[in-house]
Amino acid sequence: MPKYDPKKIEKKWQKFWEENGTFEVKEDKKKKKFYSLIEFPYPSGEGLHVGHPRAYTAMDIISRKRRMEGYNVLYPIGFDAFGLPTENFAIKTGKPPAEVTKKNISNFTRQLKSLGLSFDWSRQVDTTDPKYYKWTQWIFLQLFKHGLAYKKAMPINWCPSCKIGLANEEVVDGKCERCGTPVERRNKEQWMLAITKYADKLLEGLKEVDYIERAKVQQENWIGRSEGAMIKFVIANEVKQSQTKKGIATSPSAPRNDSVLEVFTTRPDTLFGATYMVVAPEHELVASLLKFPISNFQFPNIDEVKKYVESAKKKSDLERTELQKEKTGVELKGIKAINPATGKEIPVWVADYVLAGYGTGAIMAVPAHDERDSEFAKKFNLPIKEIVPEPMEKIMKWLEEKKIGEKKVQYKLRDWVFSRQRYWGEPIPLVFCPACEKQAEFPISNFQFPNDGERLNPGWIPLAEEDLPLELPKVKKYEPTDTGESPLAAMEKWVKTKCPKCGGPARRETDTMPNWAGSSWYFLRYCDPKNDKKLASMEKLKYWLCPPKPAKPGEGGVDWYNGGMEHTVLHLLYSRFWNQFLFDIGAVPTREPYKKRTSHGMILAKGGEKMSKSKGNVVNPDEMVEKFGADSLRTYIMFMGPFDQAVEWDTNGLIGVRRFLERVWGLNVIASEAKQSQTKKGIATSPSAPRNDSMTQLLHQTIKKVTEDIEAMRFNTAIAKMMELSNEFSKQAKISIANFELFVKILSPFAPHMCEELWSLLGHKKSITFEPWPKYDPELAKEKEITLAVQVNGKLRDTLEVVAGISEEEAKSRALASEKIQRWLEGKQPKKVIYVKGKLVSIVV
RNA sequence: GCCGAAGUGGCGGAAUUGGCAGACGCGCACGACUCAAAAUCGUGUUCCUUCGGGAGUGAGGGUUCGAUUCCCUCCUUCGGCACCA
Repeated sequence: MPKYDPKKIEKKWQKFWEENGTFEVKEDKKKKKFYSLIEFPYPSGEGLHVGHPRAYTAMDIISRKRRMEGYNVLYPIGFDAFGLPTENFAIKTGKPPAEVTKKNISNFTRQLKSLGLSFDWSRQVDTTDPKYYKWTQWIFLQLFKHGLAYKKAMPINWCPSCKIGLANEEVVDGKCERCGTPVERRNKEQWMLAITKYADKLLEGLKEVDYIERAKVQQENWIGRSEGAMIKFVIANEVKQSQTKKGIATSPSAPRNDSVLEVFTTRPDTLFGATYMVVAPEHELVASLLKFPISNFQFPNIDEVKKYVESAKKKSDLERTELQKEKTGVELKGIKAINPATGKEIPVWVADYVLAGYGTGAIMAVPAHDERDSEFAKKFNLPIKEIVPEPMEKIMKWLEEKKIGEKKVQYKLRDWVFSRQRYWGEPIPLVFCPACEKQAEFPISNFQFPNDGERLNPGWIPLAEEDLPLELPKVKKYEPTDTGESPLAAMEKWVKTKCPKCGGPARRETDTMPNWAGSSWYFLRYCDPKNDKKLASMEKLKYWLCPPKPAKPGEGGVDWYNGGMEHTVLHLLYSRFWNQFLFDIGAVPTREPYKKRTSHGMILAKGGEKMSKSKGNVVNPDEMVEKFGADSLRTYIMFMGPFDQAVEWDTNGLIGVRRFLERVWGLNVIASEAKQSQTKKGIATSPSAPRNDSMTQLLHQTIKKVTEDIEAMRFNTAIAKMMELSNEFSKQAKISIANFELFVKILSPFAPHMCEELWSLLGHKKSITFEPWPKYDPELAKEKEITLAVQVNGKLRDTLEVVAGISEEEAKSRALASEKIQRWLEGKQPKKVIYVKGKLVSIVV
């Protein structure tokens, strides 16, 4: 028996798998399918982090088990390669991002292959490959044509360090999620995706999927649905009249409804208690009053209001929340609102505790029933009116009858800022045509726009689908400009183009898409990665995503998707949005992209800190594979602790796991010798397990535990049980081959290289990959002899070895007969004797 | 502030329809092998102890024959949200 030499074994089997295409799959209707998915990595220059193998090994173990259970398993891999780090590296070094990406991908590939992950490499995708992003652009065009993409000038979150606009989801505590720089507000024209139109569907869909509970809650909170009412408040007459006198109607930018202030409330039943109103500093009412000031008598504190609004605008989101303790505000003197319920005039204030971006940017304040309003009212001595809230139904009926208000559902979710002013992303396949814009302004009477995108965005014309992909041109400089334009804008040659519609001179959009674009649909491409007619064929999508007989239309999705918690509101939500949209236009067969979603915890450096290059505490997987072998690394990472919790790295633990594998390897000597001697004696040519010894019993208990624990992702306890078994095995002089083979099979998803080698040493010619997963014998897995605990007054005083089926009477009498127990009873009569089947006898004195 | 999860030996962690706390691994100690060391193997390892036992799962209380597990109050840590009307 040779020494355990992981370096040799692991290379050998990795080569074997690759040469035999062991993990490459084809659609096969005769077999049940299983689609397992990990979040494809961003190929950074630093290479693989030990966090990657944690998620990948977990799904690898599940995938390998499924293959042994007879499933046709799709376990694909790819690279999410657009993004800032590569671009920044290009800026620093002048190397083209495409080149850098290629190099990084090849390094990642080498590293991933060295871990023995059972990916189907033939289906590999790369989001920066024009053959891939052709379809990312195609999806964008569909969104555009269906009116879900629109360009809008709006204040965006601007990161002055990355020089990039950020989606709301990318701003954490008022800072850039990526670099931590406080974000500023900038007014920019941006492409937006109307994810809010899918708010209800996204919420509804959560009911049907099996996601880790935390992920569901986070998505629900992010979507933030609340039911309530829109209520109209009339602004008191004298103001309206005086404004009209000033001739506001002739001014195009004057507010249309200057006589009405509309609010959203979840508590219309407290309308009677509304004693004042508050508008956000950005509210159009304030802007219009400042633009068209009325006479000093009616609006005496114009300067004060101006000053307040100015200072509020200067504050970033970060400052606003930091200064949340004290509420500030200024009354808009000279105007009054009328509470439609009481008919009374109430004051209107401007204050930044009311957010411009939510609801209508204005509220009715009910200090008696709202903490914030109460705080504000107390500070500024505003009236507080106690009321008895009306029944919700009654008040809604009344509001609707009087045409004061109507039911309304409100969301926190905002539309998705989809433009990035960067080079290394998918070009947006639209051009701006001034001639077409003019036509759109004066469409003839029964003119119909070819699509909603052109109607909503006059002058913006989509490229023809046949002309995709619109490839990213090579540029000389990758720096974004301070004005916030993408480096593409400097390429006049590329920017100047012909309008695909009228043939006239037009200019290309120079913004690119955010990273989230390519990763929103990659799991679809894996089903049919080389298709150049469609993003993937419907037939293949159906095979991999739909259950054999869907109970409902649109049922299905990736069977099991594991990824990080940090992606629940970004990637997961965006991806669900795109998939739901693609389902609605008939491009994909399932409503939801993922049936089941689980999450892994982070791997921290020793001491509990995050691993980071600057702290120098990063563990390099290459080094661990080199020193201990991939099988040890895999098994250790799964053994570290509960899969969904953060764990600290400890190389000593890895040594312990290596010892375990060495011990298992050593067992084979005994087993193979046993085989020889058995075969010589002609006892067992076909190995069959002895049915009743205690080893077989422990083995079946282990099979049961490993089978169940893998499904529940309790990898740590599955490994612990296998360690226990191997400890017992090593105490035996002989192990039956049948038993040893069962053990090798259940260990193989964790340590696949070593188990392949053992399997072939046992004389098998085929890979262990498709060997049937062992079934445990429930009878054998049960304990035959059990230990009963005997307690006196709740304290353990003795234990009894008894047969499993012992009767209550016998257990009690044996417990009472025990010498130790008699001593504790001191001759007293027990008050009560309790028997818990198979567990204990409790005696109360 | 609100919501959620968690707190167990020297360390990572097991054990939950309430039933022998500390599985498994690390570390440590002792022993075997060795001239010696490493590796390996074996034994032990919650704490206290007068060796009878006693205490013990963040703290305090409660329910129970019996609580790491259930209930109440509090403390600490981590994660999420943070004026969302």
